[in-house]
Amino acid sequence: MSGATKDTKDRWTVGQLAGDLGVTTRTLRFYEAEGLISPGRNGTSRVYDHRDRARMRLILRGKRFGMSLPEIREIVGMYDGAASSERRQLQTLLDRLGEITLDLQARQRDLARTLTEVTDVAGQCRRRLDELD
Amino acid sequence: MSGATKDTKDRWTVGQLAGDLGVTTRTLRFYEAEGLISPGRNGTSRVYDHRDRARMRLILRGKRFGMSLPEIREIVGMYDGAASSERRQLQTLLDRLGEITLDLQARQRDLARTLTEVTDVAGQCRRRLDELD
DNA sequence: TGCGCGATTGACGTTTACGTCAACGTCAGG
DNA sequence: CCTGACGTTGACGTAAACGTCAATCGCGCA
Repeated sequence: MSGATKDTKDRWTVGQLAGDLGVTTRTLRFYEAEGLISPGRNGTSRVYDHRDRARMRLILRGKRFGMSLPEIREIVGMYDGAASSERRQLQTLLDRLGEITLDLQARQRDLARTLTEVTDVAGQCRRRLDELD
Repeated sequence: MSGATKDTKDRWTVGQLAGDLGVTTRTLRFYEAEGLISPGRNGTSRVYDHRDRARMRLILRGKRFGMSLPEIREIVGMYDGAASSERRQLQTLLDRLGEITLDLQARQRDLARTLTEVTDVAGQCRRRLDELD
């Protein structure tokens, strides 16, 4: 081996990344077409790096609690915009981030309430089971 | 007025309930066809009561953080099952409620992480704005 | 009695988020 | 050299969650 540290891989094909993330290659290609990720290319083949992986984990996380792809695209796109040098743009971004935060907090409350209800029903089940003695 | 307390209404038509909840009548009818709610009838017209309203709020809350209609149907259906008298059924229900709780908690973590990330990006924006002085 | 409003069912259209299949290129192994 | 595994694009299919439109019905009222 020429280098010293080549133990941890840092580049992946669609198939590899898809397998790692538990999605299909179709999903990765679809997200790319939708502008959510833009992996590099080796000739015609896609090459994903750590940044792409991180982005994908963000995307999949968002999906799990009901964010749509357009919503997710907006948020992941902000990682790039946050390094801007234009005060106007940074301010707009910051305002939007405030709105998004409020939206996410609202979802958090809805989720918490539902969780409470589920816990309550479980409690009723247990009491009912106790009664049957 | 014959009664003494007739100030608060307790029965609604599709149009009224839809307006109150911010959905369309189509949505209410669709949910009924999918077995999520089963309002009463006045002749051929639907009549919704407090229980139906509460159920609808549950449903809409679940939707906001990404639950599918089949998932929601299962949960709202458990309100009825929790009054069962069969030990076997109650136990199965209780087990399932445990799984659901775990699922909801996982979503909660995903949401919290995303919220953290969004807050971080906002922080970067603010620092960037400070730098531009 | 006829008008309009709101209700009904039924059928077809639409958007989102992929699944699936076809046709093709490419590279390592036997 | 040929096969098989994996990659590519393009096109069409599909499930979920409604939207939209048509045809019809019943009810209060001027």
